[in-house]
Amino acid sequence: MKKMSNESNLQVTFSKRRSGLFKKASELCTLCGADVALVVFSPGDKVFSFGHPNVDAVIDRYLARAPQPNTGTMHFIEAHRVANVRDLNVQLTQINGQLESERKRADELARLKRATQAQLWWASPIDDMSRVQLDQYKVALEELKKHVARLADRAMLQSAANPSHHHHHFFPGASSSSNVVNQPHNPQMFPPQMIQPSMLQNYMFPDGTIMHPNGFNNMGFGPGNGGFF
Amino acid sequence: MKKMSNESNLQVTFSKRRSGLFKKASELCTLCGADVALVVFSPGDKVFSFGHPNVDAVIDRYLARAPQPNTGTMHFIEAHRVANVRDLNVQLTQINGQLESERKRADELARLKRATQAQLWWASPIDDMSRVQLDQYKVALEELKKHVARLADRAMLQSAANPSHHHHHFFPGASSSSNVVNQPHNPQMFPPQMIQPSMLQNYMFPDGTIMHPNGFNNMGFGPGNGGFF
DNA sequence: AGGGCTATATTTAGCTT
DNA sequence: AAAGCTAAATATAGCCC
Repeated sequence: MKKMSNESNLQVTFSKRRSGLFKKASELCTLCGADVALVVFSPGDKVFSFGHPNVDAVIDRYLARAPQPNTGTMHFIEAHRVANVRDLNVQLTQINGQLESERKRADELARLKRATQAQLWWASPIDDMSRVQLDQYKVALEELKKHVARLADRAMLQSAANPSHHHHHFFPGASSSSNVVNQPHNPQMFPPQMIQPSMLQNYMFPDGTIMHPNGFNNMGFGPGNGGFF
Repeated sequence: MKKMSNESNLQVTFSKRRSGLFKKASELCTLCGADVALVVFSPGDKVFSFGHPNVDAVIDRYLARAPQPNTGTMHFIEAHRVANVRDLNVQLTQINGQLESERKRADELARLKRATQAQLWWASPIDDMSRVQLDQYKVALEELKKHVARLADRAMLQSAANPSHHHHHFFPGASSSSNVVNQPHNPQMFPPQMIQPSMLQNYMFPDGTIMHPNGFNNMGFGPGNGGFF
């Protein structure tokens, strides 16, 4: 298996496989309760990430644990074919030389990240988590809109034909239900808190991954990077 | 899709799916030249990681962009999208509330009809009609709910595949990539001379590129300590 | 805990629109 | 790019070892 030659094919394949990969990752989470962080940089340098409970939490955990030794069960009985062991040994030697600096760097990173995040908490509008949900909802709701429109039209025709019928308004003023219980607690333009588990309980994705009862901050899914190209 | 009930089955599934996930990740790397970092914590808190060129480099790159708030770079498109989502959110809320009240009304009507049918025979037709209407409406709305669930499920993929919807990060990432890495953490456990071809030949990924069982090449793969659970 | 096996289910490369 | 389609490749749940 080698890098694809055709550029446009590669692009499509990347997109499809990336989707598949993220899906598999999320399935592993929901099916097995595993915590996962997945970060992908496209050849074009766009970022995509997924995390359960969220990317940063897992990364932190990973970084914190990094210095740990792989005690015992080193199941290196895991691989398919090996080109040459000499290479591996050479690289292993190199790594051994880098271990110390890697460790320091990891610690430093974790510390720095914590500091940075604390500093910018207010500015970080959307967590990876709510991103996905909102995107998904956007798509779903756009479809919903169409359906509602169709139903509304149909209902109008029926009403016209049967004046005695009650009219049910699809979009009444503010028919808040007890289901909706959330108030933005910060003035952001894209408040993740709009979508609450209670609102969605009937919309839980089949694989249950997205709508975590605990909230919307459980998972990140999507490119972290801006820029359109 | 829910968390597996059977514990031992879950364990097996976790193991198999984890393998599959790592394989997919590696394939994405070699096939498309993408950079990937994948960290998985088993339910039993064991770490498994994979990275190309290495976990830390990718994490580094991710972290460099992640903290980036929407500094003035709030693109028009993003704003539009945000508005749209918010709007859709409102609609969903309304529809949800509407369904709820419609249900109540339908139930109430049914009850009322039953109670008064005998005495108010002349009113029956009207009640009947509106009740039918309401039932239809109720059914329609429940269909909508299912539809949303389906769409949302499908949307998960789309969301992952639609990077242009995510614009969090604005800082270009500076990253170095040596082809070395991860699982850095125990030089002593696995001295170079410990690695033998016989240990590896059956477990290397088909593409052979990514998976370096000793975890020091470009990938770490294996429990942080002990068994899987 | 893995490996092997199999019937089934999912994924995906390549096309077409 | 995006969506749908299909044949063919892969993944995987459930068993048994």
